[in-house]
Amino acid sequence: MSTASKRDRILDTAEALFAERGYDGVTLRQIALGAEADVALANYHFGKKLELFTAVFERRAPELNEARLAALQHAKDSAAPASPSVESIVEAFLRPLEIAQETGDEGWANYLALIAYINNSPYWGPRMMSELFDDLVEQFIAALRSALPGADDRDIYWCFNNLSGALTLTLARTGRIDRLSNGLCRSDDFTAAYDHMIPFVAAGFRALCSPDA
Amino acid sequence: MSTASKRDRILDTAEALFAERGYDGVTLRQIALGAEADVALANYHFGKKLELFTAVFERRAPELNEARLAALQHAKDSAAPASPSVESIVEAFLRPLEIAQETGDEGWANYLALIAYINNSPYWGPRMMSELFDDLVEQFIAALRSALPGADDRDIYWCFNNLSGALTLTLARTGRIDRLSNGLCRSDDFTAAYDHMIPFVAAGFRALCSPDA
DNA sequence: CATCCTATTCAACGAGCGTTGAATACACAA
DNA sequence: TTGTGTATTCAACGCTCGTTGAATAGGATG
Repeated sequence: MSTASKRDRILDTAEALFAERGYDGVTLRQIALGAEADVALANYHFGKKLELFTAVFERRAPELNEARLAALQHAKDSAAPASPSVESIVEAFLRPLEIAQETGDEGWANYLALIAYINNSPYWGPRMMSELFDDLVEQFIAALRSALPGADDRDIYWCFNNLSGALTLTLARTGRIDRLSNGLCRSDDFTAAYDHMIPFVAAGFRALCSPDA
Repeated sequence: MSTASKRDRILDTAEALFAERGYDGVTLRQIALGAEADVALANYHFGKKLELFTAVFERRAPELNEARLAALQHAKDSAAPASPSVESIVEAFLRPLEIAQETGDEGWANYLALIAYINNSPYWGPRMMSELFDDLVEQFIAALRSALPGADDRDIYWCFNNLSGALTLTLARTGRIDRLSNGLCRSDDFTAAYDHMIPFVAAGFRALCSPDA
């Protein structure tokens, strides 16, 4: 049995199961079983099921936000005094995710799949995403605005929505691309995913948000 | 009370509720309540809960596939004997959705949100999407391959994945863009969504899948 | 040793779940 | 009218769910 504390193992197991089956698709007994703990222990540490869910959701958010913000700052510093390019901004938004996913810590990949579940859900999305991630997103939007002078704000938000969607499906790791491409591409190859997503998204932004276009 | 048959109202209500809360987040009693029918009636018409779920999923798929295929054929005919452009292929993939969503029939919008839920789910996605939509997607991939001569297949599949993700988040209608943009953009404005998605995606494809790039 | 606090388990509760078989309503044919 | 098949409701089943309060274990502190 794992060496982590039972409290942590409950969080880890809940993270993995919630990401795969959603909030209602997982029972506390399944989580307890996976964590090799009693079903009442989750309640002792976290309270009600919904509180466990939000505890999982909130656990890794600060570290993620810091990494992305640092990457954005680095992009700004490298380009100063000019504005950083759209590519470098998108890169700062995405690469920290890849780094987290490729640590070998399966927990990060599960966490990001949980974010995908929540972000794509009409029920959970608006009520949970804004609280933790809106500040960060606003800073990236502001950077994109500087990188695309004269662009209409509406266009920037729609383009960002396209980025967010492409990212969300990648985080969900559904394995559909594996089958579609006959194994040519793999859902869990995040490096390849971001290598393709960054120039794809940057080209899209430029096509829609360059006033001379 | 609505004029449709109770059987249809069960399908409609299940469609709306499954799309919002997912398979496990909806009870048969909630569906029965929404359809103003007894809880046992769903079982009479459709069998078990899972069979109702797949009945909802399969109901509108043929009509949707036909509309998209006809749009693709029309794009081919218009460009013949040349290959249709990437834009026109993406347009054929997306506009039939808009037409369905804007009919005023809320059911289509709910259905497409359900597709988004399933497609983004690691549990349901691979097991349900392929069966109904892989043939169609293969035809669009083939058309894109012709429109992008010399492109690496891997690149095409990754780009298509970006398209699929952007589309999925739009179909989910989570309302997040409404808040982010301070009401400047609305999740249910599908026309605006596709107006932005088509050139965005086309530019992305060309940036990654043009051999001279 | 006795005490205390935290972590964990045990046992059980009431509620809501999906499902079912029998009873009923209703339309239409004979 | 009687019969027949489909549509719908009724009542209830056994099960699993989230949650809880009391009991237990274990390590630190006195």
